[in-house]
Amino acid sequence: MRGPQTRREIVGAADRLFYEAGFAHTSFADIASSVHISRGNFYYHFKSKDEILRAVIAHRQDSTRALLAAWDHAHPAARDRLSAFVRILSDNGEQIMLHGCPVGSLATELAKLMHESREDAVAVFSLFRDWLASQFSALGRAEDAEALALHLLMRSQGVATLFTAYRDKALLAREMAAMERWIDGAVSGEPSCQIGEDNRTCI
Amino acid sequence: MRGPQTRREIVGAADRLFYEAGFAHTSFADIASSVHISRGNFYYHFKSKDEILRAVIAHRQDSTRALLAAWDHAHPAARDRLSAFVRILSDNGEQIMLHGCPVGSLATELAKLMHESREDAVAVFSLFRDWLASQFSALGRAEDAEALALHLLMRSQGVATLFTAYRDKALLAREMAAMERWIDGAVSGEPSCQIGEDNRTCI
DNA sequence: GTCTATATGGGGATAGAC
DNA sequence: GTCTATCCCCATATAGAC
Repeated sequence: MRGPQTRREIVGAADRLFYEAGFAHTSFADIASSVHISRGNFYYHFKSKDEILRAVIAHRQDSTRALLAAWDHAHPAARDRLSAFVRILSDNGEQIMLHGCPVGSLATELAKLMHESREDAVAVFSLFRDWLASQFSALGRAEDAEALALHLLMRSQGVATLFTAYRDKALLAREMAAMERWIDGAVSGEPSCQIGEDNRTCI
Repeated sequence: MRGPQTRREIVGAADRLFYEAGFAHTSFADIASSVHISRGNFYYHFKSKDEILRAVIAHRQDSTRALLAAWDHAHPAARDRLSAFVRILSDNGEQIMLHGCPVGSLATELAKLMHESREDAVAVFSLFRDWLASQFSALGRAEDAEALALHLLMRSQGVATLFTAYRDKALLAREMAAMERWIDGAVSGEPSCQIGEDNRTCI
């Protein structure tokens, strides 16, 4: 009756190793030894590397939904929810510094591998994107909520990449503060928020 | 007397494959067959995978210096040079869509691998960063040129990552236009450009 | 300089005992 | 459900002929 538990442990270990070392560089032996089971036992639970990748991505989608629901519960105000999103950069600062953003780095790696699960990995991005768009809509920017959400997502990815490269905490703090100011400008309709002709968006 | 030529072809093929498929996923056989030489011959030129990685990174540094020098020559005005930087996103759009940014994706992959050449890969970022800072200095923002350069670099990385994920050309065009507007605001000291207390920077 | 042939290890995957 | 034993391929790397 310890099967389901072992399966969960495998997914957890694979999730962590795929993030820390990358999908291509993580072997079955790495995962198995991390969970303290034999390689043979591993194949009882997952028949291929692609199968465990699918399980890891599904688990990340569930985790992300749970995280967003927790933010919804903890922060009744949409503006505070956007700050919660910005704070993931510092909350996970040490991990991002060493391994990058789990969502962005997996999506890019699977793109290079032309892996069939690439779109499922991108779906984790979309969970954040849709949730961010909902907050901008609630703050009176329903018309371009999608573009604003993608802009904020874009910034978090850029900051994560540069923080991984330079490991500079001042850079992280500065850009997080700039993200907060940008959000304030966007939701208050300040002149700092310009609108283009065809593509409505904020600077 | 064809040795140097073969070596250059190996570096070129490895450069392309490390970018397209990733460092960990590229094998010697992939590189050798791409250059139409045998695996054995390969070892006459490079004794290990790390050695060819070092050669590829050195080559990328040279290419980047040449690119920046070409931009300097083609665009006498610093503002136009910044636009040239922004345009690499669309100039290399198809490649970025399929494989991400060569600089950012290699830096993140080597971070995950805890590879000794990680810092050399990051040095390519620094070539752009220093060059961008020079342009902002020339445009009257010498005091926070470094922060502005990193902000623009951050945006290009974020846009590249999201474009690789979503493959949405409207997103690319919209964010490139926003980068241009941000540059205009930064160099003209518009109210869209705010200054923080400790960390001077633009939104 | 370039080749073929080969040594050696690691990684994905299977068979079958317990 | 978990293990050991094993197969097979691929990848790095070397030896030596041409």
